[in-house]
Amino acid sequence: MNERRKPYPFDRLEPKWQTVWDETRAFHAPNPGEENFDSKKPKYYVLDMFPYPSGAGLHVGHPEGYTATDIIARYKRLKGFNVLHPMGWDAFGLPAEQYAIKTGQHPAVTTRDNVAKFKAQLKRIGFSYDWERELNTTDPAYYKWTQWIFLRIYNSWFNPETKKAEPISTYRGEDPDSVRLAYVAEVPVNWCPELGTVLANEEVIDGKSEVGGFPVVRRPMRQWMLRITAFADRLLDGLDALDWPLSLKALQRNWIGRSEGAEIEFPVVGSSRCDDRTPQHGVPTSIRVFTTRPDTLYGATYMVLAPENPLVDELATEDHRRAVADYRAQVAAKSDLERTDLAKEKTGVFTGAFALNPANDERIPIWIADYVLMGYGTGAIMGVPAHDARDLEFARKFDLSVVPVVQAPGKTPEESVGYVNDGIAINSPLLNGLVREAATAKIIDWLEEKGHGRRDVRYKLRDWLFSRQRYWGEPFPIVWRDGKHEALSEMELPLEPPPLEDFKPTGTGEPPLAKAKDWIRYSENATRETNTMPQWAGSCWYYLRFCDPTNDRRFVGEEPERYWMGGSNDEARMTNAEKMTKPESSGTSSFDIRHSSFPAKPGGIDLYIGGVEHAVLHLLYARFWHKVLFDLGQVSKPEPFQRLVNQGMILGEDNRKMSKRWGNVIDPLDVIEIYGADAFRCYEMFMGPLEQMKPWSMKGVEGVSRFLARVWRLMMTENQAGEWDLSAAVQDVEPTKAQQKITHATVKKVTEDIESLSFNTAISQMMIFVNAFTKTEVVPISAMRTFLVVLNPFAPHITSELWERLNSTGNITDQTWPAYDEKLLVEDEVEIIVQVNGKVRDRMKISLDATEEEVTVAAFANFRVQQFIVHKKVQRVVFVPNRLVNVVVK
RNA sequence: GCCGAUGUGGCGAAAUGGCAGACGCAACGGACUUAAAAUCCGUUGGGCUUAAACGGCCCGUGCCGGUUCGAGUCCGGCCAUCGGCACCA
Repeated sequence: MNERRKPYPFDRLEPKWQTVWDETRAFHAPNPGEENFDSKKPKYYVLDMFPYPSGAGLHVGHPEGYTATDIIARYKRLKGFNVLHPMGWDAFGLPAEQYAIKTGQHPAVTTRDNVAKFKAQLKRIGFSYDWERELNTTDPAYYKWTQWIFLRIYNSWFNPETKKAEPISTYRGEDPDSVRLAYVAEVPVNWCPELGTVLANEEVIDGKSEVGGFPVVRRPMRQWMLRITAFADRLLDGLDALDWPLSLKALQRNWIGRSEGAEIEFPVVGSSRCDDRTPQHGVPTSIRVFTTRPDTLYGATYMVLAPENPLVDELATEDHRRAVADYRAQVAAKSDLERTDLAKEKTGVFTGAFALNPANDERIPIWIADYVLMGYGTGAIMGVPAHDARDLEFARKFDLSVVPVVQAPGKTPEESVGYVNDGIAINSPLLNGLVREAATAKIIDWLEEKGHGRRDVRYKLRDWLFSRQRYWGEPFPIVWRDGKHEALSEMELPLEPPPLEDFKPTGTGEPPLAKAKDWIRYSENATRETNTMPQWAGSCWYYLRFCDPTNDRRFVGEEPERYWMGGSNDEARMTNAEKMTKPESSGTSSFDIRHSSFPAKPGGIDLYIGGVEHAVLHLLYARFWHKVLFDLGQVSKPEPFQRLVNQGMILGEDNRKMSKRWGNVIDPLDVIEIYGADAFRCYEMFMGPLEQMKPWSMKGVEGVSRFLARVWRLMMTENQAGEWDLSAAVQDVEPTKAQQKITHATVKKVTEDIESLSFNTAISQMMIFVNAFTKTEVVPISAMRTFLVVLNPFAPHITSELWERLNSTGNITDQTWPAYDEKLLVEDEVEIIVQVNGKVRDRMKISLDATEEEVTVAAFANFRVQQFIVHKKVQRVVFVPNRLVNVVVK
């Protein structure tokens, strides 16, 4: 025994029950058609964001969401659901590779050790995962299917007519490679010369490498891209029907960044399109720009191209060539940070060339400036200084003309310079007098008619840079022959990486896999792709694999997918009357899908809990893959995650973010050693609302631990020998009316609070329950049994043990969640609040459902009321049945 | 700058428009004990009134206004903190 006396023997009973659960496969969820599958039960899929198993192990922040989902999973099982509650490992990625470079230990070895450590920690907390479904993204049996899905994406294109992904075979154009959803492009990447490698955006912080702090520059390289932008609108629209936090939807919408406007063509002076001068060789005919304000076209007094825009070479005139080249070199040397620093002054140079404003045929100068980005729109803008803050700053600095074309309400045209909101068009012959909306519509019609432009939509979202120059990731199932890429056949999957000894970056930007000369050589005239996939790949579909983790013929079996992800094809036929239960489908199916959530929802997973840090990357990428698979008929729902909740971060006791740096990291196992897993779980939930950020407090754990000890002593007493026996106070008697009331009130409150994920208040209510019973001499066993079941999802070990000690039948995990009877909650008499002018002056006991008249009479007879209304005129009496009466006097 | 979230005791927090601070922590007092720990019981937002107690009164949910018989809660405007995006045309 520890120096410290345990308040109750959790150190013995917790491992005992964990073993029992393992041995009896208590939380194994059979699939449809498997042994013990009960098709009459509804399904519930509750998922955690699976962790990256780092060397440091879990800290107390990780299990917060895991505890919440575990409570839900255990609750839903008691409620009679088939619950899918799995766990796995997102184990490809940088840290393991970095560690390998440092120590020479193979990433597979570190991964195995780290997984073992994480799993031991999770098991000690007593989570009810179905460990038979455990998966690992680095397992060839898993990434075989990651590669398989990649091939599906590679072999698909986005048909703009149907707005769907379709097999590439339906594409009728010349060059299928130009439309594939996975394609190769030369794109600027984050190249870190010091590390000799390319970095992902998230590995670059303030223009420097996260590892080592070395400078990072932009450099074009051949990369694999996924055409996520084709799905921008569907990713945007799909958000509406999801039960996600509004703030999270806002983050995704913001990230996708849809802007409506027009693409407008400006003819270049001196080109063949423009007859005011003799055509010059090499000068482009026109420059296209994107604008959200086509209504301000008459105010476009200059143009700006991004310095990197390839048109610049041809546009720059002889006498400006030098200045342009200097400026471009200057910009290229800048880091991303310097370039996007808002505080800095606008810079730019004139190219010497001119364009014509298509609206009024004015000659306007063409500049280059780094405030225009190559990566957005067309890499060129029309400068409308009068109605855009950035353009105005630029125009003032370089003395360009400013023409107001929108009049602000109540202002003169001159005063309207700098006004960026809606107003009335002026100085715009075609548009004068129109409000913004009408002006926009009219100018676009005019542009389309004249062939100068068209309506257009642009997105901030870029295609997904999908290749990494890394060792520890999924190899691409692609070979190169005569400079062209082609897919491996599915028969050749999984494609395993070569067993490299040296994972170090090559220094040239070539991936480490290039070092495996034998592996690369695919055939006489074909070589393997040497890039690997990013860490996000494995997490894009792991929730599907959990439905059917050992299937070796498909990435997920059709039937398990339809069952756990909830089916969709007959969704449309469902009526409200059918609500929770789905009708028998075609008959080929061995199960009914009974829904836990309202059936017409697009998402398959009933509840997904994880950190907000995945708001835009993982959650967007996974939705994208899911939509491709949905279009290709591989999955049954258009969205993966119906209800999503972000748990808040847990801070250290010092209110700072937990980190090694502050020395405030808390290991769950240290807490469990002292207070036990049940106390740990309950404290995690008692701290405050799940979504909120909140600091850890060991004193708080102690308080919750005291609560559990009181639960224990409510039913157990310690004998002379120091052993715990069933307390004599626990008797098979009818609970009193008051006891019955608090029992039912507790069941009601806990049920409702679990449904709304308000675990902290559920625990408060259970504390109130225990406090009430601590004072009684006879403890009715029936009330205790009921209580143990509602406490079970929170504190599964102690409740299992007490259930057994009370000589109850069966295991507590097989019980049915208790119902509550509203009738038992109401009393014959209610307390009514008596107010005068909205201030509480007294309370009165009065019979339930007393009429307004009865209550009013009683109120006026009340001594305290009389004190306050004497010499005053009663104006009205407000009556709320069973609640309050308010006498308003003057 | 834009978008979003949050502001309630000494602390973590509760509160369908109807008793602000449930529950827990900390603190203080008491019981038990030779003593301590543990446990149990009680007090605990601020001010005023009172010899004290009881009782009573006033104020109090970031700030200012509004709606309402009644506002922590609804509406408008500010301020502060945190998070995301950021020259996105």
